[in-house]
Amino acid sequence: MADLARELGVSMTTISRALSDHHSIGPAMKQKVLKLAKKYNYQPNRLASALRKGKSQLIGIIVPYIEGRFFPSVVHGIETAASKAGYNVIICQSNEDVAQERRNLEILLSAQVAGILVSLSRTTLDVRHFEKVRSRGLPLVFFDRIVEGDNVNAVVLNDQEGGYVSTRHLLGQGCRRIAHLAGPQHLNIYKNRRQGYLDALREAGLAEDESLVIYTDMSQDQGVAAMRQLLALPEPPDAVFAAGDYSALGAMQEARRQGLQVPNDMAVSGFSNEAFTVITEPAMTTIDQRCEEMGQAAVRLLLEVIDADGAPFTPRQVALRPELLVRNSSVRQAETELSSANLVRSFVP
Amino acid sequence: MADLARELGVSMTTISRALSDHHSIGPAMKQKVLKLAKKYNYQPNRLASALRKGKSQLIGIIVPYIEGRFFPSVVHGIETAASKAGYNVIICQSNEDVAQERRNLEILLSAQVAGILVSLSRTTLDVRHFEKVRSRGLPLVFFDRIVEGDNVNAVVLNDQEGGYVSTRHLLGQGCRRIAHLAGPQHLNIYKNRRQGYLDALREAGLAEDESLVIYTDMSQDQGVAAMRQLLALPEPPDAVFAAGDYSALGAMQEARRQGLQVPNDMAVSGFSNEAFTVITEPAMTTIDQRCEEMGQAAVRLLLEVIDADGAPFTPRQVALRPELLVRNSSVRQAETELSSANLVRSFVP
DNA sequence: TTGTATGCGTTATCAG
DNA sequence: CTGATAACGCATACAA
Repeated sequence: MADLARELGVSMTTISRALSDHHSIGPAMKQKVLKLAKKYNYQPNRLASALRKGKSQLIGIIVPYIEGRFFPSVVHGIETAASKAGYNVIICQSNEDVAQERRNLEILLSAQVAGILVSLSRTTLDVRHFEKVRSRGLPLVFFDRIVEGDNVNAVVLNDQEGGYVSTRHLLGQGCRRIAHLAGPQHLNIYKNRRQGYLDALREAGLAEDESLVIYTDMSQDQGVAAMRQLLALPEPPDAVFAAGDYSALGAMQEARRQGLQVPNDMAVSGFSNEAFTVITEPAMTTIDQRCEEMGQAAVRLLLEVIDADGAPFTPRQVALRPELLVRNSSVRQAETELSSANLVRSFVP
Repeated sequence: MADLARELGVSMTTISRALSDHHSIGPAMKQKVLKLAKKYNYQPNRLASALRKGKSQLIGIIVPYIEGRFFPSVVHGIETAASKAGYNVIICQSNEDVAQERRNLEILLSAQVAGILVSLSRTTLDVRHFEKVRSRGLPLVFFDRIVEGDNVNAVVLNDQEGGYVSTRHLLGQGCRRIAHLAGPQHLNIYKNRRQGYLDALREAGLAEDESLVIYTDMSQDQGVAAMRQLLALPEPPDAVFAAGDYSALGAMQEARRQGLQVPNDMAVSGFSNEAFTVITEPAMTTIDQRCEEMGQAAVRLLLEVIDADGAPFTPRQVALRPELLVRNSSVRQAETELSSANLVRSFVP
C-alpha cells in the first residue's frame, strides 16, 4: 500500500479507501488505484485488517469429527453459506473429547474469529467453557448436538418429530410391538428421538415396554447385539426404530441372519440417511437430517448475531423438519414383491 | 499484556517473553506472569502475533468439495495431523470450478496462511494461478489431484498401481475381456488408473480394445449407461474395472438388471472404497485410497517445506500404496455360494 | 474528496 | 536477565 501511495503521489489513506470501496473516494482516483494494485499484484493482508478492525472474517467450527455422512455435509453447507457471505471457515475436531473441545475453543478465541459454530462432543457434560465465549460477547451458535435451554442460539433437527413420524409410520404398517435402539441419553438428539418414539406409542394407546428399549452406542455391532437381545425376549418385537442407521443396519443383519424376513417379520427404520441406506437389501427406511440446510441455517443465525454487533439479541432456536424416507425395510408387502432386487435404485453421491 | 505489565511493574517485553517461553527470562518472573495471566484470563491474540512475525499458524486447504468418502477423510487426516503440530486449518471448496479455486487461493494468500494444501478442481486445466503462490515462496503441497511434474510437492495414491492390481486380480479370476470405465483423462488420477489397467492387459498379452474403454464422469448414471453400451457390443466383456465406485455400482446394477450374474457373468471392481461398497450385493471389490494416511502425509510434507523456511527445498512426490480389497463382486464362485446374503458383513463407520 | 496522525497486540532489535 | 522502542499492514478520527 505504501508503494502504491508513493507511486501515485497520494496518501495511504486514499489507497486504503479506494481498495475498500469507501464512499468518499473519487471514481477516477479509485480506478487509478485499482489498476496500479492489479499491476503490482497487491495482496491485502487480512490479518492486519482484522487486527485493526478487531474483527476477522473467520468463522470457527468445532465438530466431534469429520467422518460419515452427517458432519461433512453440514460442514459443506456451512462453508458454502459462509463463503457466500464473505467469511472463511476454520475447522476443529474435538474427537468426542471435552478437553480437546475446550482447547479448540481457546484456539478459536485467540484466532479472533467473528463467531463460533459448535456441535458438542459426546463427552461434554459440563458446558461451562462456553461461558467464556459468551462473556466476550462472541457470537455462538450450536447445531445438532446442542446445549439445551432457550438462552442459547441453536439449530437442530426436530429429532422428537423424527422419532415420532418414524414410529407412526411403523404403526401404520401394522406393527404393534415396536422396539427402539436408543443412543446416549445425555445428548439431546438421542433423548428427543426416544421421546418421539414414546409419544407415538402413547398416542396409539400402546403401553410402554422398557424391555423393548435398548441403549446402544449407535454402532453396528451394538445393533447386532441389541437385535439378538430382542429376539431372545419371550415376546419379540415386530419392528425396530433405531436412532441411527448403523445400529439399524446391525439389527437388520442380525434379524435376517436369524431367518426373519425384513420387513414382514421385522420392519426396520433408521435415522440419518447414511449413503448406504439406499443400497442395503431391502433399502432402509430412514430420516433425512437436512444436513446442508442445517449448515446454512446455522450460518444464517450466526450472521444475524454477528450483524447485531453486540446489540441485545434474543437467542433463538431453529428446528428443521426431518424428512421420513420410506423404503422397503419398513413397508410390509406380499411375498412375491420381496424378490425384486433393490440394487437398481438410483443413488446420488 | 499491558495490564499485566502494569500490575507487575515490569515491561511488556518481559510479559511477552514469559508468555512465549523465551530463554532469557527468570523462572520466578515467568511463574508470576503466568499466574497473573491465568487470573486475568489472558487470551493471546494470534492475529497480532502472526502479523508481527509474518507467519500464521494456519494451513489452508482447497478441495473440490466436502462430500462422499474421500475428501472428508483426507481432511480429517489433515486436521488431525495439523493440530498435533500446532496448526489450524482453514478450508475452502472449489466446487470443481477453477474460478473459485483461484478465488480461494487469493483468500488464503491474504489470510497469510503458513502453507497451502490443494486438490485440484476437475475444471482446472490451466494451473498458472499457482505460480503466484510459488513466487511468494509460500509452501504448497498438492494431494490426490495434482499438477504433474517433479517440480511440485505432491502426495498421491499410486493410481497406476491401483489400476494394475485391480486388473491383475480380474485376470486372475479368469476374465479375458475386461472393460474399463475411465474418468476425465486430464486428471492424473484417472489417467493413471487407466494406465495401470492397460499395463496389466499388455503384460497378460491381451490386445487393447478401444471399444472396451468407456469414458464417463464417474457418476452412477454414466456407469449404467456404460454397461448398457458394453452389453450391446458384439462381444461383450466378462469383467469391468471402474475408476470409481459409483460408476461401478451403476454398471453392476445394469448388469444385474439385464439378467447377468455378478461376478460369474460379469466381474466388477471399483475404486475408492466408498462406504457402500461393503453393503452392495454382492459386496464390491475396490481399492482403498488410504485417505487418512494421505492427509497425514500431505501435512508432513508441508511441514517439512515450512520448516525449511525458504531454504532450497527439492520438491518431492510421495506415492501411497493402494490396497486392493477383494470382495464378492469379483470372485468367481460356484452357484451355491452365491445365494448367501452379503448383508452380514461387518462395517465400521 | 483527501491527508495526518495514531493505534490495533505482539515481538524483534538493540542497548543496558 | 530486563527495558525502551519500533514496526508488522491496515483503518479510522479528525482536520483540512
